[in-house]
Amino acid sequence: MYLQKGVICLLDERKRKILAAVVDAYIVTGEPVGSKTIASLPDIRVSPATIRNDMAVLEQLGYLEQPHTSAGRIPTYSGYRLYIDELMNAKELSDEEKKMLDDCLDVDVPTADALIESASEALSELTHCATVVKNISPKFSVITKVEVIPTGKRMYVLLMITSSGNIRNKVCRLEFDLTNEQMEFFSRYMAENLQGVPVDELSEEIVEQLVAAMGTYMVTLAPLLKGVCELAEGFRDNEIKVSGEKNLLARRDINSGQIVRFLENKNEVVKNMLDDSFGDLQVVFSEDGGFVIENSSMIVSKIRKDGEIAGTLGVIGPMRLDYAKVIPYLEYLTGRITEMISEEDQDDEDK
Amino acid sequence: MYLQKGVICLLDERKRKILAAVVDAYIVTGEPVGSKTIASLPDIRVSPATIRNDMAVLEQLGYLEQPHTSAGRIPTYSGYRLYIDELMNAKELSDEEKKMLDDCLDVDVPTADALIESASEALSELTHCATVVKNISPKFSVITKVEVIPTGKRMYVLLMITSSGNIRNKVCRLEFDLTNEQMEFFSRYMAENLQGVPVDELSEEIVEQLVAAMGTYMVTLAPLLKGVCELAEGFRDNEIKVSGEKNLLARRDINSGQIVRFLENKNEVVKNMLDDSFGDLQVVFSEDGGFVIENSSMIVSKIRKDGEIAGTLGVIGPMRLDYAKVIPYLEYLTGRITEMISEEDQDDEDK
DNA sequence: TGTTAGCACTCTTTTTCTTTGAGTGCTAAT
DNA sequence: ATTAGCACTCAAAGAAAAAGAGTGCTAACA
Repeated sequence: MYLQKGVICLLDERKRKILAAVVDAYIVTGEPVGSKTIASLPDIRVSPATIRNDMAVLEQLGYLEQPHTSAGRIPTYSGYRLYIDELMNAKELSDEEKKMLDDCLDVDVPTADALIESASEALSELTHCATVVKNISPKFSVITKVEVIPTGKRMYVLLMITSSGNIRNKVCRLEFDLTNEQMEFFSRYMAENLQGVPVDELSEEIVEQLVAAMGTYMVTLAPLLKGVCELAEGFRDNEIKVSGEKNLLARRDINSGQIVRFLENKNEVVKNMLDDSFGDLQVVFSEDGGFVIENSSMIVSKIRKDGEIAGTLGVIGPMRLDYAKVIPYLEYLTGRITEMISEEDQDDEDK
Repeated sequence: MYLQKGVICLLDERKRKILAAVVDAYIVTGEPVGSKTIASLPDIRVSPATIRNDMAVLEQLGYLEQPHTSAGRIPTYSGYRLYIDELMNAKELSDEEKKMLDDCLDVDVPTADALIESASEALSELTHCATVVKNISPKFSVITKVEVIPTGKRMYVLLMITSSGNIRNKVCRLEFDLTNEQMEFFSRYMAENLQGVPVDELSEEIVEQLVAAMGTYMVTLAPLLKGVCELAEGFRDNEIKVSGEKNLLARRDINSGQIVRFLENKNEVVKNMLDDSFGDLQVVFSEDGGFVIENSSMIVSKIRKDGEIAGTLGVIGPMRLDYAKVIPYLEYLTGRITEMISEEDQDDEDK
């Protein structure tokens, strides 16, 4: 700001090294980091005094802060940002690690959703964090089949299957038993009118139109159509899943009251965060707004298929998350999933 | 013990009143209760000194204890037991309360499972505790239908429906596409061999026998049968559900670390507790063994249909739970559910 | 000019000591 | 049998003191 020269000197190699070291240490210990600790690191060859000077500068620039005068420094919001964007050295995954992660993706039916789900569970185990999953956007998820199956007196199971391999069912209780003919009509009618419709677009209005156009079958079959509508809603609502929340509870640096509040309306909260507009991997801090849990961060990575976003996988953890480990994990997993779901297509084309 | 006369005098009316008052007060405040507090209650007409004497006796008998010399008394394990069994005056439900609880049971398809589930959610809201549900025992849950539905290249959805109205599905990926004839055979074969079989009994052995007896269809259809087997397993494993755990987290008197451990293996832990052998309503304390969360209690109530246990509904909360309120709630709900699911049968028979 | 040793200073954390107060148990009186 | 009175106990709250970690600044040094 003050002098052009300054601007360059601020980011000099040593200061970057020191900032990185502070963040590294803080991530491990959770305690404010002092000059002495940094000075004792092998690849820092200056005295604590020098480091103190540099840290003072880093503080002025807003990368570090002191909880109180006589404490060490902790990274600020922008400190973390700089660390993640430029300073941290993301560990290369070893072959064993890759193998372990591959094993996590070994599910019998490798649909995008199943893979993402499986990766999510593995991630929350490995990182001791919560994970968040946004399955394929309902925009891209298309109804492939609607079935009705009798299952008792006046009881019917409605079944909806989507292009993303998702299945949902619902029990309907009707006023009368359906004749075979009615059931056949229903199946045909559904196939003709709903096949290929994105679950997103199946509004109540559309259903009402369909009911109106059913003619004689209207009275008997309307309740079923209502059920279909509810099924589609279910697909929309259940878009986002958070798992491994218990890992957050175990942490002392995260307020458990806030976790409870977060769990109560996680969908609302996370929805904004999983916006499609950003890059393929992004790190969001609670300071970025909307996020309920103080002092937490979320790393989100997208999975694509044919260029379109097929799902999103993320990790929610404390601010002082081991980014250098978690980010490569997340990148590797989403990378593999992306490969696998496009391989799958090739597979089919080969045939 | 020492003198016969003692044994009678120990349970004299006043002492019972005092014990009840101590437990009542402790349940509300969570603080040790002193003689003065008790003396100030309207229907106690003796002095603090007298109460102190009585409390000393109650302590000797093991119903009360002191955290330290100069503190009030808190109930012991057996204190609670006596309170629940004999002393507490369970509140009669008002009409409004009954109506509210009835509303909670207003689901569109009143199967036993759906009702219990719904009651469970309502209960955890109303009591601010966790609730536990054991759905109908797989022993009584019988396979009514197995369907296979094609849903893409070599992809099939298996659907299993049980007598308790439960539905579960699974995607199977086969090596080859099935012919219509194969699918029809499968449906018929399932209907002939599995209809009426309790999900409990569908072991791998049985499936292997079925596969062996399939003749020419063996190779193609074996993977589907394996899927059927897994579905049945799913019914067995998912027997117990705990919900509203977050309510426990909010409580300061329950260790959150223990909650986490409890959630990790809730099924194991709760399974023992929901033993069918006891009476229809039982209260279990963590001291009774097996239960991980210290200082907690669980109230369990059974729902029957035709004399058989059709499900179990319970509340998990702190030791100092408001039993006088929660027990009537639980009893009313399970009572209503029991009525509703037998009504339903009558309904069907009327027709 | 950049680096460093030295030192006074600040502010949290820990420890120790003191005070307070709720509640008891016992004794003697009713 | 009940109760008032009183000495006693012990946790919890508060105050004061000591310890310790880390800083910023100054002055010396290469």
